[in-house]
Amino acid sequence: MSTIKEVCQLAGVSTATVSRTLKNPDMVNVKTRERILAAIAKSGYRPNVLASSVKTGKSNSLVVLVPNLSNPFFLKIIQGVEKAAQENGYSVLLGDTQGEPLREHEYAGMVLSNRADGLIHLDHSFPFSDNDALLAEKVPMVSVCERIVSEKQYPVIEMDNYSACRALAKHLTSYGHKRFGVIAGQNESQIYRDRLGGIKSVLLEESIDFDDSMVVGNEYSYESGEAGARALLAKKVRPTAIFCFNDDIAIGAMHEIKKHGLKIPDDISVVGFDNIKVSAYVDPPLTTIDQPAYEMGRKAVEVVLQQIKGKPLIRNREIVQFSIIERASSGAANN
Amino acid sequence: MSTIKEVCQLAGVSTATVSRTLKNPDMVNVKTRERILAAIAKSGYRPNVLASSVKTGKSNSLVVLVPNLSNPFFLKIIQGVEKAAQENGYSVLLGDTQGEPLREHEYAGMVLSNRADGLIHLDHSFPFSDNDALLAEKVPMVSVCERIVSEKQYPVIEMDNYSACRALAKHLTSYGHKRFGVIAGQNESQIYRDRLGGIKSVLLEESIDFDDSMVVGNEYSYESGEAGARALLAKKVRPTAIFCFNDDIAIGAMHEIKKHGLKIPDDISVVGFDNIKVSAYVDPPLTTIDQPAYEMGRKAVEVVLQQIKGKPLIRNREIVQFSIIERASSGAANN
DNA sequence: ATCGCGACTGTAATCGATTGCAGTTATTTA
DNA sequence: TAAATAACTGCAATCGATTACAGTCGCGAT
Repeated sequence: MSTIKEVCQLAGVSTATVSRTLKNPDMVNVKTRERILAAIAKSGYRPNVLASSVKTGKSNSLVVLVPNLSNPFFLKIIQGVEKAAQENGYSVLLGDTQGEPLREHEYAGMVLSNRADGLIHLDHSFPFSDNDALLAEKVPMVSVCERIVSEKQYPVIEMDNYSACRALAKHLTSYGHKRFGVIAGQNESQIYRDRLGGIKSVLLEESIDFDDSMVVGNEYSYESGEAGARALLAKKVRPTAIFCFNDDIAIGAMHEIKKHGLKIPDDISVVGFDNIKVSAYVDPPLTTIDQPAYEMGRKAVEVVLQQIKGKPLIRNREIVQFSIIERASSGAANN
Repeated sequence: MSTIKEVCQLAGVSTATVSRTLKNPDMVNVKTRERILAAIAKSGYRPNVLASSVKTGKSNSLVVLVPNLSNPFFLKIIQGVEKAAQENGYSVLLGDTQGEPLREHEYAGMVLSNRADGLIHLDHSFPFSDNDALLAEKVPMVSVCERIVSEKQYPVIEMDNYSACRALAKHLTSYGHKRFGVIAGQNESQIYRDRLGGIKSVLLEESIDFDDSMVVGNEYSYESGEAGARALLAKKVRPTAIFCFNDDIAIGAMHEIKKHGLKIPDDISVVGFDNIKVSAYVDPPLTTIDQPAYEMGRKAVEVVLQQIKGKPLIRNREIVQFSIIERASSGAANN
């Protein structure tokens, strides 16, 4: 691996001039510049970015903390992050945390040890260890989907889950549904509260009975969808419509429901969340809420970069647009 | 951000001693060490990993080049990579290349500019630019799934696609199928040749007619699966069984087939590849070949690390075990 | 008392860049 | 023609670590 010195030798100039032809080309004479570029080409020189990072104090990378890499929705966000980062000359360090605090601490620590300049968190936990909490104060950080629980208010990119759920609920009540079930993901989260709140507000308005015994599930997974559906089907009064808090859950639930010999949507309507690609290909295709995941990833990068560059944030909360995607998994109630 | 110097001040020692308590604790006296650790805690000092990387010449990160982050199979590989990397103190830089040479060059270049120590490539293209080809010679690099096409033989982690396809083909012929269709992914690749070769070898043995007009498709996607199925269904003699070169294709194909009012597997059997999670949840559940993706990711890390550490490779080609997962999408032929 | 050795610790060079400041020409202005 | 300015370029300090080498100290062996 050749260094800047070798280029100097070849071109007969100082390191300063070589460095400048790369960073501030117009500071150096055209002829010298050409000679240097030739030397660079001949030697196959590649600047050591780490060395330059030490000097400049910027690593030009971002860490992304993902609770679960298997979730296609997160994946889509990451794609957005990756693209936007790349466009801005940043690279992305991937941290699969599995929701484990220890792994979060470890990855979040990368920002403290100069390995990364900023942090994008796809979860609501405060990712730093208590030890690092003080240092974390000035770390550029954004969360996507849910606000991070901490003293300091970090910015967040999120959807209006309350309204989205109201839209979904109205969609279902307009089909005459009166008995609802919910298969949630992680409870104890803002999303959980917002979504459930949205649903309940509509049911209240329409004087439809609903109580928390009809809320099951605790994980965003196929398995949780299966188990949740099983639990709901075992109730004395079966729901005719089930809200699933993401598409994976919905797919798991549909699988289980069909296993019980029930028809979707004739016997039970199922709706999901996220609009992951496969949701259009399952049978029946899933009615769901589209979250612009890719866009959310891009926005997240924008926001961290703004913090990194020390620009004041325009707003601390970026709300993205949802839209309801009506497909065949929801239909008229069979009361 | 406090540096090593501040710790020196606090503890009243030299930078050397601080550095040593962190890297070679037993080189320093217990009492001094404690004093230093206290100082570190008090100052909230975090070593600047970039600075240390400059000195040691190791960045302790690996780049992973993915042609398509949406593919759940690649995702699973990446999860394996990420876990294994983390266990070995490495971090992973994510590069979504979209199969574009330019982006590949850019990401592969990270190894040349010291941002990463090694490269894991989930594709068969030679990821460096022609310019960098010479430098690439000594880059630690592994590919997963397919051997990289280049002068130098880089190691590869792969499955025996030929045998896997033979197993699948035998499974289908044992059900009495005689008319086959194939929806391939990227053609012009070793996987394509191996898989098609495996299929043809069985059909030849069993004297079953088959010609390349029954091979369609050119991309690993749902859409390609739909289009492929449509093309195959339009043939004068329809196949009774369709090989899809991954599960996404298979899911797209099943969707299209059902849209034509045909029953799976009664009218047509469909088999896929990879055994991604959702393949068990589609209707009907998909018969497929399980590739141990997570394990492949882990192995890939093992192999690059071996190269990075300069250890000779035991073998240049790591073959992982496949297994055939029989589900309801394949059944007796309806000739 | 001297020597040798082990156990620590410090000095200073070094990794590969970047950059403020100063020096050298060449060119323009008075 | 002298002075001022512009346009380059180089010197050397610096970023924040790591580490070879040397120095100090205490203690047992001779």
